[in-house]
Amino acid sequence: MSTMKDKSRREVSKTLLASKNISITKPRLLLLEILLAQNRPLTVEQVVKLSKGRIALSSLYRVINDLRELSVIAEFQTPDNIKVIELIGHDDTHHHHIFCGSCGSVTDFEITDQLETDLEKEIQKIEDKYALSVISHSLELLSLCVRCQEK
Amino acid sequence: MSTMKDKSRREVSKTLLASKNISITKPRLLLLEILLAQNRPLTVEQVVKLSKGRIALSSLYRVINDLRELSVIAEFQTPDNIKVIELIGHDDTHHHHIFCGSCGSVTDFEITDQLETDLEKEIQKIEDKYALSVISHSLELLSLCVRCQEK
DNA sequence: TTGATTATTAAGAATGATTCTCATTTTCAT
DNA sequence: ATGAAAATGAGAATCATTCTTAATAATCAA
Repeated sequence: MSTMKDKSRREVSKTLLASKNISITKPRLLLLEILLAQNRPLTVEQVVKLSKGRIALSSLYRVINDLRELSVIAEFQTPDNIKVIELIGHDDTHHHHIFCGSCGSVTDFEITDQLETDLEKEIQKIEDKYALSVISHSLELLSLCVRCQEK
Repeated sequence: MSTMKDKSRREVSKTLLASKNISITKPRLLLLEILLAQNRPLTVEQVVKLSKGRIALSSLYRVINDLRELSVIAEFQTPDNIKVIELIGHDDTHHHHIFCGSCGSVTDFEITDQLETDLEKEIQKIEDKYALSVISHSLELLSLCVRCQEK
């Protein structure tokens, strides 16, 4: 569609890969550009569709794993056990996920700072109580999205 | 091990199946008895080990699905994408899960009523904001459990 | 209890997502 | 521009889960 935006997305992607000291290749750029263009979490299947045969499936999975290990993208599963990936922005605020139980779409959301703080306090108590260290926390909502409600 | 407890677990399991109006069969009883005996969330693999060949793998998966549909057990996935099942007690309070990122064990935990209430209020706001209806919510913690920390 | 009816199981084949293998291609420092 | 090292593509392999089907077990009426 937009050449201007495509170009800037490409530049952003190149810079991102360069900053991680890994080589700049077509499959890696393609995945990053798709994620930048969509600006939302995507399933592997969605990426495959959007890439229109420009990347081998095996390469896609490998690139996903490589970029995940470099913390360029994050990966998680829907309640239906579908793999979802999303870009980790440099400026990323902590966020959570809403899954639509019907169509499987994923939406990011944030909670208020106050609640996030309360949550973290509670997690500290949990750490003490169970004598463990929490690495990360995530609030997951299962819902029916607008579209699926209308059906 | 304990015949007394085995007997009572069998009775509980039978009553549970009867209350759902489904026939009482060995594989169903076996799964319920294992879950009652362990009293914690279990992976399919753990159930397989504990059942020591007394149930076919295909039957185990079918029984899990049947009992899930009847809301006798709940099913979810660890961050590593391993299936975990647990009994739903009649007296069940809402709880959340801690996953050990190293050994994959799962622990239930509860948060304070106050925080749970705050969470639900926030979820109502989210419902309004995104025009959707939330079916369920779950707070997931990724951690290192005591054992794995010691290693 | 028995026997008929129906539901359930066991075993292995089929599926689907993901990973692995390795020959070929691409990248990038020189 | 060149060659060593890294990455890719295509398909085979793997692994968890589901499906198929013949055999078995549970239920229920007589």
